[in-house]
Amino acid sequence: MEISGAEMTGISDLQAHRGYWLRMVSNAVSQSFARQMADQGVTVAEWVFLRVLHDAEAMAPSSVAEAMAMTRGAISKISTRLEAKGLVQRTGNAQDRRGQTLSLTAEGRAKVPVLAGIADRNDADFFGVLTAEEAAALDRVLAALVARRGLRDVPVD
Amino acid sequence: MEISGAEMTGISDLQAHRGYWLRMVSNAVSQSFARQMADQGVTVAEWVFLRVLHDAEAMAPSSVAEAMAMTRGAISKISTRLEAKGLVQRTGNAQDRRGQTLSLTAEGRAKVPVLAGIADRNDADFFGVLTAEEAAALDRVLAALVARRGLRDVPVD
DNA sequence: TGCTGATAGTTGACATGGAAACTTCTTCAG
DNA sequence: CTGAAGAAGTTTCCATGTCAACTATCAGCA
Repeated sequence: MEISGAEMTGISDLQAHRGYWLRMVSNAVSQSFARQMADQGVTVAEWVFLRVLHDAEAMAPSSVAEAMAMTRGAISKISTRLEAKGLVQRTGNAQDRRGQTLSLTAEGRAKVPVLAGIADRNDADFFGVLTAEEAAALDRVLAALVARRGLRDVPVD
Repeated sequence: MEISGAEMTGISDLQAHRGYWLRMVSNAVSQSFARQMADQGVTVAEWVFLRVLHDAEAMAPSSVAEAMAMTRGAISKISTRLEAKGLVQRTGNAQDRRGQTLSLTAEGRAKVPVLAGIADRNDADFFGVLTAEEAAALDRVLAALVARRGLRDVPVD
């Protein structure tokens, strides 16, 4: 039986947890991606926002908040930034004047495939070091965790 | 061959990436942990800070920064918070008066095993839904990614 | 028809970390 | 011994998100 520091002191190392390694890997993918998005002038949250809008023609801010698992306040601020960048349009709603409608501008719509391509490449590159079996095993275990723990949302933070 | 939205539009879904699922799972573990640390009055960064100091009797802030993969500025701020909470002591250095020495107070030292226990339980609980094979497969693939991608640090961000 | 309570968005106060400028000290070449 | 380079920490400014208060609007019922 292995006697580690943890065994002797009763205090486990940070690296003793799966969560530690999971976060190390997850952070690496995310940061690599964030850097590439930054090169394109958007944050990861903004990319997700654009991607969500792209599927929907038009959407209420609150629906976007729901879809992105972020607060309405955050969505409001992201909308402002993306509108300033000319990628998103805010339109008032005639029926309910409290509401707004968000949609992509032509420029925003044109940008989505570019960003999506970067996302695809980033993922393929990063996980390209895995064998087919390893990749399949990873998918299987992640899916099991998502299912059994009932995970739903991915707040971008 | 499967025809998905991605096939037809050329734009992949967000969920098409392994990084997406990885982050979903990683965020879930981390947030669950962060909530429990918050109940104990510390942030995750503060916990890591305490855990790092616990191994070292005394440490320079810059070494902590190195160990935590954070900037010196961030460490400076965390030190201030932990000192205010009475968990960490700052001591001037006689030889080099620019430098400081950080160490745990008795209270800080007493708190580490408590927090470590919570960390252990959080990890065990979260991944407890996996079979032994699944857990082993996850460990194996994560280790492969860390090794082949040469990952080193886990900035707490 | 008017209140009363929900709803949609926005805003302001906080929290937290990175980047880079700034302050003190130390070191070392000359 | 001195002045310049560099090192250790701190601080300031910025980015970005949450939370909770606030504004405007709507909906339903007396």
